[in-house]
Amino acid sequence: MRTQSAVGSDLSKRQSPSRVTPNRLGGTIDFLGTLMSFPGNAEIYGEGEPVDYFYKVLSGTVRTCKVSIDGRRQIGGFYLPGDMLGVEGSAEHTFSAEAVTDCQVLLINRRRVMARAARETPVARELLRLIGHELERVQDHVLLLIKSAEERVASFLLEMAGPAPEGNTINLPMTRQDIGEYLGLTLETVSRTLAHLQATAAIEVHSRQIVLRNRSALRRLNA
Amino acid sequence: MRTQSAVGSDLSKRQSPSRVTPNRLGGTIDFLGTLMSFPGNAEIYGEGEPVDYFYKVLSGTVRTCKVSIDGRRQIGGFYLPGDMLGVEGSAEHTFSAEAVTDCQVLLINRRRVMARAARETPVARELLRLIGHELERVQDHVLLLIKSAEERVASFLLEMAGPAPEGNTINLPMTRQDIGEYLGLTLETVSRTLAHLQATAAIEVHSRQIVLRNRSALRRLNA
DNA sequence: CGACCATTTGATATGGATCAAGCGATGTGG
DNA sequence: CCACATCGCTTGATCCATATCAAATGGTCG
Repeated sequence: MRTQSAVGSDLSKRQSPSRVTPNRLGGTIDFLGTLMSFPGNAEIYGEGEPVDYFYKVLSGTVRTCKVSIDGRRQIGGFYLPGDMLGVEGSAEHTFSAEAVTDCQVLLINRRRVMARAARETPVARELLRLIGHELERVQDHVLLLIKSAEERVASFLLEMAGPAPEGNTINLPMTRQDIGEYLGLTLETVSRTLAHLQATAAIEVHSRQIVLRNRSALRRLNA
Repeated sequence: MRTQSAVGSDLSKRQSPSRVTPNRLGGTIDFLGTLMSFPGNAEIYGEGEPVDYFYKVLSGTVRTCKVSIDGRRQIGGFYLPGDMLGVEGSAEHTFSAEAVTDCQVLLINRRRVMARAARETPVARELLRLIGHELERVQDHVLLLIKSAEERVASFLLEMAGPAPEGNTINLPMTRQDIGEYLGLTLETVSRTLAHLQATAAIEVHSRQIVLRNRSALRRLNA
């Protein structure tokens, strides 16, 4: 049951870039961008490559990750439609980025943004806001990693549900393994913890579809 | 043996601010700042307070930390002389900051920096560099927290030793408890791990004074 | 000297990892 | 159309790294 597959799913390989009209992006960064589509598990950029673009997710899900020498893999974050990635501190990417599902991404030339930021204060301000947002995301990740397994999974579900408590059903685009690598747990522990949260009636688990039955119970675990 | 105590250690309470000549700071942010001294364990700013200043550590050591509802305490980082703190994503501090030892800190008015950044591109660029640096620091912290206890302690020692391999002796200004709260370990585990590293001849432990005897062994654990 | 802290060290408990097996869904080739 | 391989997920049994509880040591300061 591939629940949250992609939109442009007939594009099964990197297709050649095509021009797109300037979208209203996060804020004032509304340059002409280049639209690209990636099939699931494709690499969008690699660790150590120069930061040439900012990437805005238009559809699908992207993960950033890093593999250490001994093969352990850490996922830095999941990026959903509307999220911006590739905003980093150094000139090279410290993580790589991969499509979780098929996805469409808008590539925004970094040098052009920087050049414009030098002339237009609002663009500079927006850049600062973007990297500040990324900083907060990573700080929250640190706080996640010191919690118990149950707290991590509960926090993760609330994070994926988003701030707006619209529906109670979420369709996770990623595998248990991905979740585990994000939370610093094994896939078995993720599975067991979901089962346990279901046993306590906090959620309902239907494979990748999760129904939040008791948000406040989850929030209580969010410590 | 208070090894790395402070410089202005006769100032035992927050003294009234006094003007200071414009120091050559990190880069282009060389405003007039206000010098303040704090005794060990004093709060420099609190979590949730508005971000009114950037803080440059001139002497001593500062830690940022956050206490969760259930009382667990996480240290976000240690800031040594030359380091800048208070550079955050949001308008309120997400962590509080406390003096580890007596210390002197230069307070730099945030609004003035922002105003100047709007007019002078190099200042804006420097701001971006500072927050980018902070982002990298936190990303490294995430990678720390998924390692084994021995790897965490080894990484910590190398981090405290600094990039320049000058001397092999480091004087830790903080307690085992602080180290544990930074590394996501208990103070007992920190102590035992140091003892174990000493047993393998990688280091020598004299309470807070640590001698690095075999850096490459530590670096090997740095995975 | 005595009180207080930071640190070390020991004994035991436990949460999550690891190893292993089974299951359901999906897709493929005969 | 079915047999089979594959993949993601679940569940069980066991192990181990680190937490927790507890006590002793040593240094510092009044």
